[in-house]
Amino acid sequence: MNKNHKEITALKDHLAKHHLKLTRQREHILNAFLRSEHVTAEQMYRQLSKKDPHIGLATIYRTLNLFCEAGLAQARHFRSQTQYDNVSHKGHHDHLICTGCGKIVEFENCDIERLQEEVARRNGFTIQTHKLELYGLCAACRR
Amino acid sequence: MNKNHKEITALKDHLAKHHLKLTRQREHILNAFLRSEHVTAEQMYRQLSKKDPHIGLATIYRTLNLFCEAGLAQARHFRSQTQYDNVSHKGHHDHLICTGCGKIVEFENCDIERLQEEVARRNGFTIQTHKLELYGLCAACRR
DNA sequence: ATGTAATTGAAACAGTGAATCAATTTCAAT
DNA sequence: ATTGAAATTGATTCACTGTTTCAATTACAT
Repeated sequence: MNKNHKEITALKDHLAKHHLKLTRQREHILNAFLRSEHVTAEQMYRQLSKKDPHIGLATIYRTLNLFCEAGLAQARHFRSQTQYDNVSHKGHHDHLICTGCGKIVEFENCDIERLQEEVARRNGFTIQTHKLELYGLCAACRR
Repeated sequence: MNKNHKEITALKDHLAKHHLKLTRQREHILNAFLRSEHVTAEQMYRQLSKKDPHIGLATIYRTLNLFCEAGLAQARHFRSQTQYDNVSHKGHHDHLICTGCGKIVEFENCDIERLQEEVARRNGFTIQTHKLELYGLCAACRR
């Protein structure tokens, strides 16, 4: 239990720094969020609304946005919905997204990352993070 | 006039092949669409609703989706809205974004694109489009 | 223990895009 | 050129996603 201690303290730091409070709801949502790689607010709502003390959908939205501000999550728009990606889960994986069926494949490519660094250096930038999404058709949808 | 002849005939081909009709509205929307790199339905509506014979918003949506099916446009979700990209303006630019001052530098890198194709092929995907954003500090903000 | 500032949940609201349907328009076949 | 079936249009309604509102509740510094 609690290899997620790092993320929990990261959230507590953010809360303290901004005069926000650690609530039962925020803890529950964080625990559920850290277990998944990426979720929508609806998915998380269906998952958590079964539990004993009900958590409202508005709170889910607010909390996932809070996670984004705290750097724990990253929002990504896909097919009229917002996916909240777990930043700690991705050692640095990017996404292949099928525009047909919505399937998402995660990948990691060191060569691409090296070239990104090179592009940044040539332009006087130092990279903090990046987002790479490849959209196309998977084998099943291409037929 | 009409260096866009290629796109116009591409649309006519698609219409004929699917027993669809070439209407005044579709011609107007196509002309406006080919002039821009990427638009939302709302932008196009504001642009075209000034014109003499009014074009309804529903028609804009339907027609932009038609362009996607005909291969002239590609839909992309961005900040809760759908951007319709003009495929014929395919000079693909990626972005370096300074998290300090917000400066955006556009770049293009063939080597990265080649590696993207390779990743996609290994996963059975064929790429239609991609989005690459590098976030970091520019030279001025790093001091 | 207390006061106040933040949080919650239900409901109302707002924005985007799709579906409906009667009236209109295209276009192929006369 | 006329006709008629099929496609299209646009106003409206509808569905879905996400945010805002607000009274009641809760966390937490004092």
